[in-house]
Amino acid sequence: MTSQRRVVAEVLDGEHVHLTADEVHARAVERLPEISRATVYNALGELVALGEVVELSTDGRAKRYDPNARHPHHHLVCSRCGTIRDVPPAGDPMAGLPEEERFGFTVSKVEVTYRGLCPSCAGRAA
Amino acid sequence: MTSQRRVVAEVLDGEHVHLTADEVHARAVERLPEISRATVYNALGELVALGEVVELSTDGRAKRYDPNARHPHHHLVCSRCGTIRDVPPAGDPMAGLPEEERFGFTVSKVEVTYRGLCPSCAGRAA
DNA sequence: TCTTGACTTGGATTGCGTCCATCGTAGGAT
DNA sequence: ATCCTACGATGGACGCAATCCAAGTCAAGA
Ligand SMILES: [Mn+2]
Ligand SMILES: [Mn+2]
Ligand SMILES: [Zn+2]
Ligand SMILES: [Zn+2]
Repeated sequence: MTSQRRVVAEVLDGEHVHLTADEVHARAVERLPEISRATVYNALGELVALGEVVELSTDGRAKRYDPNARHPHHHLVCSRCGTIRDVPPAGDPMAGLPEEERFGFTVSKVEVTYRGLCPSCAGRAA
Repeated sequence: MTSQRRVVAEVLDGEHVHLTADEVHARAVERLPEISRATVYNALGELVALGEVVELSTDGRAKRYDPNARHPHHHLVCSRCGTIRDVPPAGDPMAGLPEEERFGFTVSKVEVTYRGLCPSCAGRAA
């Protein structure tokens, strides 16, 4: 556990949002000015492997890192600006996939993504 | 409607799979050798705008294009090799998101993605 | 003190997608 | 039939996110 990794973990712990790697880097730099982007990517990858952070690829843009990994939840994503909100899960989402429909896959998780426009994006002209 | 756009549409119609833009281009080149990648991207974008094809960003890699847009369905994705299988929807997935939980968003669609390992990837060493 | 190995760094590189200047061509006007 | 015009195609340049890599730094142990 180096100071760099600690800072990355702290940035995510403090913020209950869905940051991109570059946003995490920007916040990390405030505490440790010389930390590199490569190190942020390494630290994030390790946190994801440990299951402490969830990696989200909601669109074709930058992945987002979600520190709220202990409480399973879904996401509401704005198709225009990319804003993400957490949504509490309703029922067991795995229930929709009976054994016969799994094609032999070993299913480990389910992601439910609701897409639409956030209030401020819906307000503007289409 | 140019010959290029027709070829892209035909490639997707014929294949009931989930191709990347480059895979669509490779198949299109077999029928129209000089078609460019830019044109394939343009044609795919138009088909997506028309609602005839669904664009999927299941991981951080290339987007995949799904011609099965008329029948809403979910996806089973192999975390290792990226293989995608269609899964029939069970019930109305929008039911899990009551009005009070929408944060003012205008929700237009829901994606359910089951992640795991396909049979051949599960067979190999971890 | 010296050695070793793990970690960091910054720049190069890759993958995917978009942008843009230019070109070709189908269709309408003359 | 010839000319104009506008739309779409082309291919290469470009941009962004992420990874790779060679070199540098550092701490712990012999
Ligand atoms: Mn979240
Ligand atoms: Mn599908
Ligand atoms: Zn928005
Ligand atoms: Zn697989």
